Amino acid sequence: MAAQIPLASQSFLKCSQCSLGKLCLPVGLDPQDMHRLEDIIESSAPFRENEKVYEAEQGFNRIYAVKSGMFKTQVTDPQGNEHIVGFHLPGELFGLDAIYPQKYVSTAIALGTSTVCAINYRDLEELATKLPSLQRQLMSLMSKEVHTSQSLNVDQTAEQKLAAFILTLSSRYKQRGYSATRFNLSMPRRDIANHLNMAAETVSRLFKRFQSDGLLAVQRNDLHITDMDKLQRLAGCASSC
Amino acid sequence: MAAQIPLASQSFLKCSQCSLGKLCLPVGLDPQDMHRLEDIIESSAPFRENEKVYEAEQGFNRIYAVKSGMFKTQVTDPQGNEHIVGFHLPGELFGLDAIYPQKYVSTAIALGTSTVCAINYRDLEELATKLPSLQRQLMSLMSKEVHTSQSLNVDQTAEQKLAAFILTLSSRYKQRGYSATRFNLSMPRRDIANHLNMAAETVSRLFKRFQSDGLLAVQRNDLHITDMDKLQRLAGCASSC
DNA sequence: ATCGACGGTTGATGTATATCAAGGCATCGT
DNA sequence: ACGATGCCTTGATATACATCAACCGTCGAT
Repeated sequence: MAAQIPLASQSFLKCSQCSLGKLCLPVGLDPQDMHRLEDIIESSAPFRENEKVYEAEQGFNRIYAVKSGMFKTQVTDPQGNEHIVGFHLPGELFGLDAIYPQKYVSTAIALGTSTVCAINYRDLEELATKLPSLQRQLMSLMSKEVHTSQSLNVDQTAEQKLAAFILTLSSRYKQRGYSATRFNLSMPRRDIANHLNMAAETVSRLFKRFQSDGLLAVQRNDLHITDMDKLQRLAGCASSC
Repeated sequence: MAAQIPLASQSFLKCSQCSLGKLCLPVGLDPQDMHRLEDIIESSAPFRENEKVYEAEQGFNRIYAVKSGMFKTQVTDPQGNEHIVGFHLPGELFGLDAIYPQKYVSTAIALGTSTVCAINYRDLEELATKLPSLQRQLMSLMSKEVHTSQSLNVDQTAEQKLAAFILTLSSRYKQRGYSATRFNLSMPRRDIANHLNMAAETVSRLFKRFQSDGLLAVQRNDLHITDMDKLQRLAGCASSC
């Protein structure tokens, strides 16, 4: 039975066997320490498309690491507008913004079938005091998060923002061993637009322009970067080079 | 001699005597632990207006806590455009975004005469493994940083962004024991505009509009909020309520 | 196979805000 | 005291992008 559900069995992989170890929380841990980390990690069953991992306002207890697939985190302002604050690829953490307020401030939603590792934050904190390299990596990942959130704010045209967005996806996929020039946009245009503060129509028009300029080829969700240099120059390299 | 330079003498205050203890790094530390923290903190001489604390690309070694005055941190994109990522009030940390890349990614500049506490990050890391409450507070402050950077990205009109900006300043001043309704804009219009991704002229016009709408009174840098409720409604309360 | 729904595309129009340009007011150094 | 410099303000114009509206293709359900 289990053999018929690859995602489920994959979700029970331990850190020591997980290919994401080089990017995720266990960076810098020796095998023994890694086992101690494994002990506090819960592997989840797969989330289906649009399923929520947690919702804003819920009490905070766990942070999450993406194991497979992709998640988005979004906040809702008092007028009811939703804003997507980030997309999360395998090996990336989410839920960190809940540490300070001790409740989730965003809602995390699966884009397509996806799995996570859930980590009780109390336990993690406690373990981190015992394992300096775990503490270091945790701080490092938080710092990275600060930086990426900040660089989204820079003044750019819609063109530059979209180019930069594609390039960050590209480099993140590359880090994970996937192609930097061809990958899947797991999120709808509307989500890309929302995340970058533009209209979905603008995203559509820009994709068209990028295609006719020979920068990339897009079909539905399949994206192919055909001129990386030009794309980087267009983006002003804001977040990738 | 030293008695003639109040700022200099002020800058040698220890955490245990500092009024910012309730907001800053020592939150949650007992007196004894606080002394251990004090031991790794260097108090700086005052920075004068426009003096730099560190510059982007420099090797990372210390994080900073504002003791008095205000600092801005700004990044420069490859085209040479500067973008102000944040303003830092007493009790707030800056330089945290340098932990991951191990080099400063922003440049920190004093707005008017200001002082800091400088903390060697290696030492802080080491101390944090020994003092769980210090580690907790450090993570908490990082998490807060993530959250505030994220909430800047939400979709808003120039009007809403400026209103929200004023309100965050207001609430941060209030937390520090100053008036929530009357305070000094330590930064020029140009800097506010840059931070919020708008033109300085727009800031000027909006201030005028806010004044004629009876929301506030601004003269040069002296800002007076005259209708807090209305201002909050206008802001959509995005970052303050 | 047909329908409906949804995501994406394309075109026409409107508008918020940037940009350009000029003038007014403080502040600072000589 | 004086001019010079920088900061802010105010007005006129331009434009990037949102919005509105219609249409198309794909996919799942009946």
